[in-house]
Amino acid sequence: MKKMTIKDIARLGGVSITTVSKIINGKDHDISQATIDRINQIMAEQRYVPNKLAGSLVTKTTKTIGLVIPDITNPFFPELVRGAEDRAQEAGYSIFFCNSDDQPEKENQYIISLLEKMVDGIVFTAASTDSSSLRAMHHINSPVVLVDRVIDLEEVKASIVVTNEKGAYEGTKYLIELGHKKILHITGPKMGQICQEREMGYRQALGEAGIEIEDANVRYGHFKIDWGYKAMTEIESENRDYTAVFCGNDLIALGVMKYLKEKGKKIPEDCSVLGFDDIQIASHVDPPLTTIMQPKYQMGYQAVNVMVRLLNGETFDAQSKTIVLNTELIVRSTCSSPR
Amino acid sequence: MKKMTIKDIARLGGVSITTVSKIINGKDHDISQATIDRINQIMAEQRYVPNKLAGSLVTKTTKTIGLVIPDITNPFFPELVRGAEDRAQEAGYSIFFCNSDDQPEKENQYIISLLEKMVDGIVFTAASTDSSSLRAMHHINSPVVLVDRVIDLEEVKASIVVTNEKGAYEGTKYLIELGHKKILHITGPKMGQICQEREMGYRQALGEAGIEIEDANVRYGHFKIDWGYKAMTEIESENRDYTAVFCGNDLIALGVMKYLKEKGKKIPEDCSVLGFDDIQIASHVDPPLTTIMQPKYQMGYQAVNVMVRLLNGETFDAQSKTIVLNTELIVRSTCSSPR
DNA sequence: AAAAGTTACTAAAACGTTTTAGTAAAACGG
DNA sequence: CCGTTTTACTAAAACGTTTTAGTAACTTTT
Repeated sequence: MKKMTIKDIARLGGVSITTVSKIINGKDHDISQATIDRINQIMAEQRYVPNKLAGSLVTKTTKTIGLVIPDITNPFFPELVRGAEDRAQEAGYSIFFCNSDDQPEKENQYIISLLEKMVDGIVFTAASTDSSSLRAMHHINSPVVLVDRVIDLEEVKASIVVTNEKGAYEGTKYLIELGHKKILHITGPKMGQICQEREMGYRQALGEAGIEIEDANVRYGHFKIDWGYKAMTEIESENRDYTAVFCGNDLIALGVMKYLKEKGKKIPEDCSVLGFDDIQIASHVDPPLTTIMQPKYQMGYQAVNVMVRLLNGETFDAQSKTIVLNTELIVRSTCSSPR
Repeated sequence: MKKMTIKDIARLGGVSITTVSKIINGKDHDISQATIDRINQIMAEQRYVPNKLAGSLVTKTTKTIGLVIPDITNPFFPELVRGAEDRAQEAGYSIFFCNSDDQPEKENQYIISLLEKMVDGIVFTAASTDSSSLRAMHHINSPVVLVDRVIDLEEVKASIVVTNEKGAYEGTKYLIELGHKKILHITGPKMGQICQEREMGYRQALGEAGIEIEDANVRYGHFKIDWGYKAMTEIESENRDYTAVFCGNDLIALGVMKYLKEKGKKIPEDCSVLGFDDIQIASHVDPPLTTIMQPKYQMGYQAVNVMVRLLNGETFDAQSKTIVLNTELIVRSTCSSPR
């Protein structure tokens, strides 16, 4: 059987296309109940599915949002994506899903593709890219909501961020209160906005406690397990003294723990480890990782929530343009007083 | 500045819409190089982005695939989704991403939405649903590719499955060879296709080894951590004897390990634990989990790969309608001989 | 120099909707 | 029973493309 169109339904129902269209879209205050019922019945019988593409062409809205993240395989993102998808679904939007691997080239490719598909808006999560590819978004006319990053561009209508500095500050302070003085900070790319914020928090806590800050205690790399491991071997080879390590994220912490275990060091007795993110796995590793939690689900949920509000015509003043979500120290078992 | 259309470009270039369209789509064997260059230049200057919606309306193809999975937050899925997305991107398709939570109602809602958006095809992953909602797909005209499930419906053009039975057989056999005779099997929903397949493998291995199969050693629940924990408390309260437990998936295994650790039992000395899936976390828990790996990335990749081939007009005979991928036993540290 | 072929274009229909601006018929008010 | 309002519809334009079936203007062949 051939694909039904609104025209077929109209013919079958002996009414005009307009009438059918109105019924489909609930603008039926105009139409008699008898007709409504009859047409609905016919549509059900024929299993008619309206072609929203055609509709979108005239309404200039697709009920579609682009979501670009670096990599769903990074355990930070599933929850964020789920939050985004849940809110989208609630609001009647569909999500185009894109993994950019943080490659500006891929990002641009995706953005073009999304614009061609006429998405109503784009939610963009850039974990570590510098802003170059964001600048390229300069002439997008769809609204953009950023997660994890603030940039002042006209196109960027809102940003969702977390209290990176405060979280790092509190975490570091916690280590200091436990009695640590020699605290390494192994983190992501030096130029990354979030890294810098977390480093600020780390430095502030040390400063307040009157602990001298050694630059060599801070190591920049990338947010992966391998880097945590590698950084530790580097540090060890330098005979650097430490009793705790504050990691830029949980993945790095996992790498650090792996190293420590291999060298026969006890966690936390020989070395405390503090993570950032609270990814799912964090509570299941051994020992369970103490970390600074980010509200990942909320970040995704709020991101598309403001997107939806934007699309509904609400405007945000410069003030409320950036939404700040709270981090929280989750104490588990990888931190204790140094012996 | 207003939104450019092909008409504007045509006017600016002093050519017809047809000419511009041909250049956009590379069907320019007809057009002089001079014109091609000039129009391309104009399009670049104007930052013209063609409206693919309008195009899709006439070509009846959207270069869009729907992907519905139960829950991206379940660590089984990120890799699968990534595989799917990677293949889609390679082939020039975009992915509509949907989390059904295994709820038939949500599934149907998503499917309707996808059909309305005129997806070219749907890749469907149903972890534990019975086929009811799949039967509802009866009158879809877009092709459907199933992952993890075989169903004989006209609409279902292909299925991607793994060697569940063989994997479970090999895993169980491994435990038997280590000397285990009392092996529990804690698994997912009794009616789930994959559960049944894995149970078959388990039973076959026991049977071949001449070990009596006690039905009470098999426990059905759901594929979550909680269930693993709960099942163990149940079993313990029955004073049931066991030296190993083969879990329906890694999440259940995690729950089992949690229980064992809490009760002060050593893994694997007091009890061996065998998982299924090899989720990322499996190698990071303590002790690292021995498990039967599923090629998750490949499952996603192959699923959209056959989808793409289908959409390119290839047909598959009944034979090659189901693609079977191999599982593999990954030996880590949660299994040893019983003492 | 006429016929045939080639090159570089174009006009117009079609895709399946939504929306605007109606209108005929029925109901109502005086 | 005539004018007005209300009810229940409809015709046609518009959305931005792709595609089919051309056609002028050159170029080549004979």
